[in-house]
Amino acid sequence: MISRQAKYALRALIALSRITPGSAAQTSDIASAEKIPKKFLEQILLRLKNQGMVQSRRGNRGGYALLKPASEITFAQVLRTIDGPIAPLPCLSIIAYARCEDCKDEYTCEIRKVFARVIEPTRQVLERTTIADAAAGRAIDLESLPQMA
Amino acid sequence: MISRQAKYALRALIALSRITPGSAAQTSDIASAEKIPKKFLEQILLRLKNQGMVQSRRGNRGGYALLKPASEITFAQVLRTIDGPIAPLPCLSIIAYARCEDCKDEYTCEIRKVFARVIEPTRQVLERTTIADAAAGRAIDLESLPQMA
DNA sequence: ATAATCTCTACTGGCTTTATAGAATTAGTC
DNA sequence: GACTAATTCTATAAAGCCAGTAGAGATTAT
Repeated sequence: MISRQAKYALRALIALSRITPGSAAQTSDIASAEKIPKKFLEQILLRLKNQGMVQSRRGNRGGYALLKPASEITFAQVLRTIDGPIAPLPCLSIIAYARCEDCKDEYTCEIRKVFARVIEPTRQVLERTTIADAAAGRAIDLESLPQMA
Repeated sequence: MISRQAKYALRALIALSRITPGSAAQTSDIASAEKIPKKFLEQILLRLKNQGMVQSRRGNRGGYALLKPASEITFAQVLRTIDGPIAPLPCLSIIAYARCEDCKDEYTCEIRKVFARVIEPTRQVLERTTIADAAAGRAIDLESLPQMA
């Protein structure tokens, strides 16, 4: 399960991608439109700002806007910023690799092999899908799912 | 990330699948062989027993053994027993479906669509891979990964 | 009986999640 | 310059989860 924060972050970014370029959206507007607790959203936007995804303008009529184009912000980036590693095991993580202390040999670990197969298609989707895709309703890509009837 | 408990459970089941049929393995043997805290493993085996995956014999020379064939215990079953839902969002869970209160329309939710694509291949792997596969080193199935060079 | 083992409940310490509160800072407006 | 509206930043708190520990009780073999 992804955290509520991560879901809020994605929704906020999608909302920001829809405002007219050059303008800014205020925390309270996003919060009420997306039903996110305002002060909680503040913290989330702050984290996204520290990661360089959004910019803010302070003071009266301030607000937030995307710093990078929505087509360059991937789901994977957002999830890693908010929730940390995407991988199901530390020994499969890109951003927080750690050896399992109790694992005899990483390269023959059967559990690792199974989860390596699990994480691979997950990464493909999350690293290729951007905020712009989601905002435009381009999230579904049936051609990439040939195994489903 | 899967929990440590889930990883321990998978390792314990793989260990149990390797003992001679009819016999039983003791908690302490599995614990020392797999480097799992014994009392912690006890709880895990108890949960697996309550789910009908293993059986136990109490008293002197007691121990645990698989109740179902290893080829009928899937990774998905183990993960759901120990960690709960596999799905990244409540609205995509099979065993614990819940509507997102803050979601306007589930069928047009773009975030849901993205994660629906994520979870689908994950389920395929986890529901098709069994303890027997892992124990036999059959975890890797290159034919199913045509997209990798 | 005794020793070994599982069973069951409870508990703890630390961490994470989901917020809430409030003071400080900044920027626009009158 | 004063006022107001907004973000920024730090602190805090309640709740729950995770990993592990503890110990009494039940059961079985010898």
